[in-house]
Amino acid sequence: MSVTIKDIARIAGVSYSTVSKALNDSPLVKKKTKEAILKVAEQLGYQPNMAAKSLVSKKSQIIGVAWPTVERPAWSTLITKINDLLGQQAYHTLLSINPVDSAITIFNRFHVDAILLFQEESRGRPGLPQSTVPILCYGKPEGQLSAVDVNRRKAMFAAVRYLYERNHRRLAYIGDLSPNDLIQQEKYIGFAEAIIQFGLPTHPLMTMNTAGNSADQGYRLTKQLLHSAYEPTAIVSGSYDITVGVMRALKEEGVIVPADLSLISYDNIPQMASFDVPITAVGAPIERIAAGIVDSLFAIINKTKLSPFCKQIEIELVERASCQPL
Amino acid sequence: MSVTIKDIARIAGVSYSTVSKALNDSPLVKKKTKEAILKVAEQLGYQPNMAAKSLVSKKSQIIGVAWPTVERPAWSTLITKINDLLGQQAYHTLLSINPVDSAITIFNRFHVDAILLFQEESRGRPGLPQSTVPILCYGKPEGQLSAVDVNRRKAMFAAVRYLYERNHRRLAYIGDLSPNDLIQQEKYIGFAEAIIQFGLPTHPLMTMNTAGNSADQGYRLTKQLLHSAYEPTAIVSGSYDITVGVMRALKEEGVIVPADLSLISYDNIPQMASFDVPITAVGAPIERIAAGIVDSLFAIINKTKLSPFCKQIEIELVERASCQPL
DNA sequence: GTGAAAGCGCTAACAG
DNA sequence: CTGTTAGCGCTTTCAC
Repeated sequence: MSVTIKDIARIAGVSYSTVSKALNDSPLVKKKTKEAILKVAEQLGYQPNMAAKSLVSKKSQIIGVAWPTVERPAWSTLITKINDLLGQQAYHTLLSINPVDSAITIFNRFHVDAILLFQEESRGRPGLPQSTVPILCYGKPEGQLSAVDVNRRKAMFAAVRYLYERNHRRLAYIGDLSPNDLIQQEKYIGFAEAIIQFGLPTHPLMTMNTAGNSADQGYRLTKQLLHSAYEPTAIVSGSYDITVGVMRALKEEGVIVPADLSLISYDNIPQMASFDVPITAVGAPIERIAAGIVDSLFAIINKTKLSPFCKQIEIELVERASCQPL
Repeated sequence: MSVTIKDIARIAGVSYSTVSKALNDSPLVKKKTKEAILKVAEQLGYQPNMAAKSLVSKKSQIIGVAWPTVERPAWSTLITKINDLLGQQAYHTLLSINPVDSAITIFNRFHVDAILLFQEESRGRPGLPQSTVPILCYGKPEGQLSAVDVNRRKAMFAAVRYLYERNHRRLAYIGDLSPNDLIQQEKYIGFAEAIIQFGLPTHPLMTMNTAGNSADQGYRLTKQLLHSAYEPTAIVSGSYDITVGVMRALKEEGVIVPADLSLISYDNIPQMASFDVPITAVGAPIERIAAGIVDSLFAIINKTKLSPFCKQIEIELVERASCQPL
């Protein structure tokens, strides 16, 4: 049996409500008493029982994170950042790797303060289970839930504009075009919109579908592109992983970036700087996404914003060395 | 406010203790009554309050997993398996990505039924915080805690014996030899023991230290090895990631596996079959590790085994196509 | 079979 | 300032 406030009360010779107050640093307790109580608690190795605490206070200081796929590097660093930020506010994150429905159910039973939903792709009809706990989506908004999202369309548009302003006209897009992945599609739409708006020429090999975010596909398609009749002056890559493959292929083929070919990639992450040629990239910096999510989490917990909202994270274009004007 | 057993009781026209019994499928309730209660609960969308439940029952049906590094693919599939297995026993897993100490503290406050500790490398002196909740280690045993561990030493020994029995005499080991990573060292020790026991010749380039488990290092060192004076007939790789690099280098250099060179790798995972040449590998299959961990978890929860134990997971050598007798 | 009542560890009025 | 008391939602004797 673990030690309770009653144990502390008995030993410190006070009532247990006084102990409760002392432990919560209430101003209603004399400093002397408080210190004495804290010392006893310390010595006994007291750990508050969250179950009891949350039962009465209706707060758990826990954010439940529905994390359908453990194996997703890009989100790993994001969740780490979020965890840190939340930690500073005395909140903790608990991840569930169960299917979304089951995760939501568990978190509801535990009365976490909010649920953060990471969504690969917005699911069809099924709809989520009822939830007393407020839910925030990251990825694609689901039903009537609040969400934070990155404006990927705008990001890709900016990438093309950047290239266009530097006199590039023949572009190629290498990315995931899977029909059921709305997130990836957004990127492509941004690319396509810009192509149209700037009146750039198109070509059958202009868009290459990696059908997934794998370096291998990026590698393969780049090779294919290089051996084709189409000679783009710049490549737009759909993700970090793909860029890894693209760069490997370019290197093998002896194509010099940016002298022979410019390359701009989606995913605004630090790793972009660690290629042989640091990659110019566009996207929302992970810190900003994390901050946006944490803010929104507090918003739904404290009901600052009421109706479902959708916070767009602004994107950034980070110039490095992989692009060069024509 | 969410619905409680009292709400159900009122609507079903029974006392709330009867509801509690019905919900827990107690034989003390008439079938008819039980069904009626269950139906009301269903309609109301009742969700039991775990806080209250665990407060009185001292059980939470939750296994806390201390997961210091989200970004570790090999463990991702393992945790997924464990989660599934536990799910079948009506247990749930909650991951914490905080530092071990803080994770243990939180899980204690929440009174999870057991904590599973994933450890990169056994830490030095600091010692873990007190825990009322039983803890199981995976990776390196820590202090007086029970643990489950893979016999990596034995695995590598078996790998060398396998090669030896097929008349290979000049071997090379490519793996992580970081002095502070006991897990990696175990592998090398197994290799070295076998070399000695079978009286195999040594060479300065026989062991190549990747200092980490990166494909890139595996790639680099393989190239280095190939351009050196030492001509091994077989390579022993320390991990899947390293093998990825080794294979890439071999391919680039036009070395045919297994005709020109045999290769055996640590890490008994399905991905080993997906190389151009399916890789013969040694190690504990992930399913067996998961099962061993779940068993041990129940053992410490139910106090089946009392004193700290250390369960060794047996290894397996899976023959595929990357080795060939000389 | 069913209900009444105690109590898990804690917070939050409300008295003193 | 400190103590008393009433629950939070639930399980579990113990009566009826």
